Amino acid sequence: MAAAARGKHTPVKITDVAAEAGVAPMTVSRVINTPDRVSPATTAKVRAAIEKLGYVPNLIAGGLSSRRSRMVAAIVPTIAHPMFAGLVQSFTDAMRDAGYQVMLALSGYGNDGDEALVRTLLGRRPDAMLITGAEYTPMAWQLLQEAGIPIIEVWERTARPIDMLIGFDHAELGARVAEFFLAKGHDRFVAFTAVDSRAQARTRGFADAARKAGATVLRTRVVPAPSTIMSGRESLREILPELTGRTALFCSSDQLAFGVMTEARMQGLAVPDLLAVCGFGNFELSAASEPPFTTVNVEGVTTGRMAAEMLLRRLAGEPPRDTDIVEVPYRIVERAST
Amino acid sequence: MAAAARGKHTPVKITDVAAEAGVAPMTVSRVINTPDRVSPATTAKVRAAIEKLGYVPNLIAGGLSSRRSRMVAAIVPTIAHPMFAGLVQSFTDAMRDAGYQVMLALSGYGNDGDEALVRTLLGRRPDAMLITGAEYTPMAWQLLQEAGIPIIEVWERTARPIDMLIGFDHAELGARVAEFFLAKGHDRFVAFTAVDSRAQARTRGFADAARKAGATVLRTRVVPAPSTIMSGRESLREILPELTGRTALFCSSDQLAFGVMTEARMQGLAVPDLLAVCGFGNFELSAASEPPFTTVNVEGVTTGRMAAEMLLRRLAGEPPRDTDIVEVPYRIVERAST
DNA sequence: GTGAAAGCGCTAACAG
DNA sequence: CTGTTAGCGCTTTCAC
Repeated sequence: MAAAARGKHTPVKITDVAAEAGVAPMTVSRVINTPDRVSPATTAKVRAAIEKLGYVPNLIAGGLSSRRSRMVAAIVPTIAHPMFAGLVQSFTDAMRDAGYQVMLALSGYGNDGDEALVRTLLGRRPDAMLITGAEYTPMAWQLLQEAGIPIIEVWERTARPIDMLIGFDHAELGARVAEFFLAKGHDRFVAFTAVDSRAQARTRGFADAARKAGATVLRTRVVPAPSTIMSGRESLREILPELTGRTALFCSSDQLAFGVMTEARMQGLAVPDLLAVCGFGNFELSAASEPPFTTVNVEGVTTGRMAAEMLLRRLAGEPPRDTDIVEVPYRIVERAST
Repeated sequence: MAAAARGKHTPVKITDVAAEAGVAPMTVSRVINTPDRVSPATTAKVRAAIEKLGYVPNLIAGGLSSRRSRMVAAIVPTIAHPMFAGLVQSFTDAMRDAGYQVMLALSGYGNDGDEALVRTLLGRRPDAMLITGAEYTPMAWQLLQEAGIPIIEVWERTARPIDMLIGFDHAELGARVAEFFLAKGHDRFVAFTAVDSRAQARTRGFADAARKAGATVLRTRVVPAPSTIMSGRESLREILPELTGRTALFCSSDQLAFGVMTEARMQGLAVPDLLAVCGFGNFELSAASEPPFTTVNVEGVTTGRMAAEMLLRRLAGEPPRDTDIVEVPYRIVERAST
């Protein structure tokens, strides 16, 4: 072993194992990939040879030959957000269990459909792909389409899905939050929103629905990226002078909402009497806040698992179905802040 | 385009482009990989052909041939933790900029050196590897050693590094926290710790140092996984009866510490007079808490960036150096809770 | 600056 | 159940 360690890369290949075991390379391949088609005696010999030589099959070569890389690419904006962290985690776990490695690409907000990114990923010939729904350049869309692999878009219900999709309409979600507040008799609305396009879609839906119902939208504050607890606190301080009556506030993330809750407590603002707050995400922060605040639950972990299941089904050879476009259910989790 | 879309995988290959451009395949390869060695005229022809056919080079084939996959593997326990999320994010960004894709493997706590995981990853012939330092099985250690690729371990200073390392001694960090409290005159100590081995190492270092200095360690509470804000709150409630004097508390994560701070406020406990609190991580939560609490800053993002730099240096052909084993500086960030 | 030949290490397909 | 023959699509190497 120490001697072999000097050679770059493990030099042991399938022919070495075959020679050692006194069989053909193909038999070694079968022992590894389809063990049930090899006699127990041969299997034992080959396994011993593999063990002895420390053979690690070259999946690159296997992939080239079989035209299946056993890799899937995943594009998400970031993993610094619990929603995407949970999504990636559950997706990766599920794919790993099925024998697939995940190539993770972090696009940053707004570059999910970036052609260069899609190109390099596709160059690796992934067997499938997960993409955080976004606007694609026409070329990127075409590349994905022509790749001929199952693709699942998540989070956002796009107008023209490439293939499969699991997501929801962000503007519609915002509208639901507005309705929730309207039902409670609110007629003064404020929103704090991160700069990313989906957050802004939620806010737009929220404000539009409020206006449509005849309510006043006092303010829609766009928080500079990254939106943090601190920016929630700052935002509340900034609009404090305008907070003269019973007001409903929708924050595009639980981080912001948590900051608002903290600042409200420090300022002695009555929640929910003067200020009612709703976040987005249903992260631990929302329930652990004191008092806990109302938020919208979106299932990151479930989405990742479902996305994996849908892709694996296709990879197993099943044809497209009606259920390939799935609406992720979200729900408003009501707590003490509203 | 629509016609081609039916064929599985993009069927366009380098020979197609070569034929279209009227050159040899090798010339196409050069246009892509070493453009400066091709005449402008030829380059233009080839680029046009690539564009026209929508050619996406097969990096799998290229990797097999060149024996460089341009992929790096990264093993971390989870990305649901800001520390590792930041690490992975910065590492991925830096590697992407250098033309490398990251294969992410989430090991869960305690399986970082799992042989099966290492094997499948190595099978993909990554050009380099990042591992969250851990105990390896002898076989896994040997496999990594023999892989002949640059490997960097992060977070934990291991006794016998495989290759490069960037990390710190967790027990020593715990001892520093104890010293910090001792210097403030504390002589009653409590620790809340997550189940993972590194968290426990920190707690052990903390408790040992406290005892060595003659202080009393009232309690070392191990919090069931996952350690959350809520478990911090519960933990504090549980030890409340024992909190009869001025006490120093070290939490193995900012999550736990935040829960403690929240619960302390609810219970009307005087912080830091009755209970002094120190967290770990210096995440947003620690600064955004009201009052903000003392914590230990560890640079996840910096570590990821440095790890990438160190690996890239080796990949560029530079030989090992003395500085391949790096101590990550950490520091206690003092705030209102101590 | 460009091309031709010869693999990289594995597996599909077909024998036997 | 096992072996043989051909590649997979690219790049290395060596000519020219």
